[in-house]
Amino acid sequence: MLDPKLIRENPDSVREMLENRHASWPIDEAQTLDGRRRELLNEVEALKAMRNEGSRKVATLKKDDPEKNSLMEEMRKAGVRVKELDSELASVEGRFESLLLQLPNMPHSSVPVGIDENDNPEIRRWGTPPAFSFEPRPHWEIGEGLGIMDFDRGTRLAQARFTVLKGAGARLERALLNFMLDLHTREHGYEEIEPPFMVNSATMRGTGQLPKFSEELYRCEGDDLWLIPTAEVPLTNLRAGEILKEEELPINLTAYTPCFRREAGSYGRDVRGMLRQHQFDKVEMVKIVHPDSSYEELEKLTNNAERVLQILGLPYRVICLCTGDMGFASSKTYDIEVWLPSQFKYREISSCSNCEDFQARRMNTRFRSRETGKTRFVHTLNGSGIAIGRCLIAVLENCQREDGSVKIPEPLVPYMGGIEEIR
RNA sequence: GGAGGGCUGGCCGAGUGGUCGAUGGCGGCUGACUUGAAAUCAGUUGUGGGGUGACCCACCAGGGGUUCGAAUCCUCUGCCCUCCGCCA
Repeated sequence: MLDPKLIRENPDSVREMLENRHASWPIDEAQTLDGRRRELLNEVEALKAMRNEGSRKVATLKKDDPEKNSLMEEMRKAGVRVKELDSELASVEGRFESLLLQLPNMPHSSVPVGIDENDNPEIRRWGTPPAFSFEPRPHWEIGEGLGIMDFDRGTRLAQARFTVLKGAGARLERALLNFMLDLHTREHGYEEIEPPFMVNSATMRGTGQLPKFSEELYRCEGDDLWLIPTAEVPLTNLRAGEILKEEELPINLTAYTPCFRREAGSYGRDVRGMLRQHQFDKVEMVKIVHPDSSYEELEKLTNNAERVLQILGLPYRVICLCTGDMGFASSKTYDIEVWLPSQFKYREISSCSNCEDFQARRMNTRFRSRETGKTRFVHTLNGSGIAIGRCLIAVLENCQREDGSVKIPEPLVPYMGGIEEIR
């Protein structure tokens, strides 16, 4: 959520943002509502001040004072009018608030203006895509060949876009997530969290999934609970509604969780294999930080995610999402894309964002400045550290051998119980 | 699922119709004493909104109601806790 003052005082910056994001939002209606809101506020507050004063006077008048009854009658009428104005105010504020919740975040000045993913500049590359003396197979062929992936039974148990991992495949999934959690907790200074995998509507609103993106979420019938699409939701909301001590910042959190996404609107994309699933595992990193240092923290966060791929020896590149391709809540996002030999291209495996105070406003997470004694909104960041399923795919494809076996990257071997290859 | 108890400021906890935004304690901040610290003493200390400003308004889980006036009375909803039942 943006500061409502921005719409009042600098509407042109909001218009520019909407244009750059190719988003539409009724800014004129919002301005009208905001104006009406302040008009009503002034009127009803003056009336309430008058009523409060009158009521105080009633208490001081004697029982038989003739002024008392007329004053009470006058205040009663004022009360009726207050009720009318209050209800109109509530409706205006409600509409204004619901508009505000649908307005995307302002991109940072360093974010390139662009239309879509074709305008995302590459920031850096790491590693060299492996050269194969044979035609590299896609992960589903490798996985099925080794008997570690079962797509048919996944579909039978649930639906399309669900996969069963077996034996060394399941073990590899577990090895990857343990390896990542160890790395972030031991070397990058994150605290490990085991959050709820279901959260309520207020929590979903806090990070921006609601009210706008409910069609992407799985909802639990009969309860105000939703399955999390990412651990960003419970981790970022962990301190919602709190006033933090400045010296608590930065707060670095990491968690392994499954993620659940309906993938509405992606029909026909990546239907083969387990690149795009309704349920996938992910290790997530979240930072709750001082507003003055959030962009330094974004670089650190991105580096922390890159480190996973570096240790595993998987080639990747980092791109900066342009204004037209950025997420709703983000001010700046770096995507990390890993090399997939079978597709001969880089595919997203991590997304690292600085949301500035956009989520903090929705969650009402603040800290008290030691200097001024005033409260300020924190800045929140999130990044995949990294998507486990896609990482497993990348390992299978990049480490495959001509005979269909897969060499386990050396740092993962201890996590695989000493297994050096899957065959 | 059944029965009961609760929800008040950063935290704990008073408050059952009229200066109550709320006694008190803890914590925080400022000052005094001290070489410094601790202890002690004094003062101070909620959040948000509106107005150039003196100032005004709102907030005691949330909604609705009664009243001139509600933290306080009525009502609905949510959540938390305890006991019983069931259960990994």
